[in-house]
Amino acid sequence: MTEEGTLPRVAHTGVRSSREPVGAATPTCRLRDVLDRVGDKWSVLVMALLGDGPLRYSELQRGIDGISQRMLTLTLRSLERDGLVIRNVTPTSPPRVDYSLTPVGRTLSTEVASLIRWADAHIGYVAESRDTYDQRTQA
Amino acid sequence: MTEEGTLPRVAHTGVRSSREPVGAATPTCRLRDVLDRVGDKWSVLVMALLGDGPLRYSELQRGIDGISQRMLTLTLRSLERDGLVIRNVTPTSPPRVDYSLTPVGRTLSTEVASLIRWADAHIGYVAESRDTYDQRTQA
DNA sequence: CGGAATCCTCGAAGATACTG
DNA sequence: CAGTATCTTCGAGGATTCCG
Repeated sequence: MTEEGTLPRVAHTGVRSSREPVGAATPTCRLRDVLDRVGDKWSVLVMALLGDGPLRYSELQRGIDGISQRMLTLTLRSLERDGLVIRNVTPTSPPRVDYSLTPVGRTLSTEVASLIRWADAHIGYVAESRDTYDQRTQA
Repeated sequence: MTEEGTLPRVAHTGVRSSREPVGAATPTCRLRDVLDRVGDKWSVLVMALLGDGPLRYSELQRGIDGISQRMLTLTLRSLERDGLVIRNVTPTSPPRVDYSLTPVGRTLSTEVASLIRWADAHIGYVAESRDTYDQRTQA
């Protein structure tokens, strides 16, 4: 339903059958685009926050340390464009805008949460690794 | 063992107890650093490829479409620095260098594989969403 | 083969100011 | 409150060259 018989030439979990380049610039292989979105610093944080329920624009801004209005808006727009986030305007005065996840967005926020849990669990290991690496190489 | 009683102020899967900023620039909160690495375009692809087993430098270069020597080297260095990838030099002539995952690296590559599977599964949905969004807004 | 070093560009992203 | 618009910087990353 998504695309017709274009099997994505991408590394999947197990043994890769072919040795074609990952993320080759074939017309149908937009996988890099999607991964870039997922990998985006702000997107990840927004998805994580919205995973706990809808939030207003200002709540997101306060919830994400160091994000500028511009970047928050851009991030929300592209997430909305990708069908991951819904923008809900309540035309009061002043207007109230809530952001929530779409069903597909929720599945992504699950992945993101898993990723954050990984990072959380291995923060110490990574820090130690960096220290020992730096000490070895600075010599 | 990692750090003493510094509970990471990060969004976890379920309900967040506090409303502190995600990724606040506290000294101990290096989570953003780790997430940035995870989110890095090239790192993700390298981890995905190495998830299927060790590869040589040139194999990685051929395996990742569009990566420059510089970026491949930088990516591998920082992954090595983070304790996720091991660099193995066989001092033949010409030298042979293999890269493989550390145990912790393998756990990350699992996460990455999951992410790629997500992207793969929803590539079509995202593409459609973008199309309809663009049509609505271009008016 | 597997890099390191250098130069340079170009676009992501911050700062600022204004608005419905 | 929830943005948009504009200007500007700054550093990630590509291209190129050289090396053990």
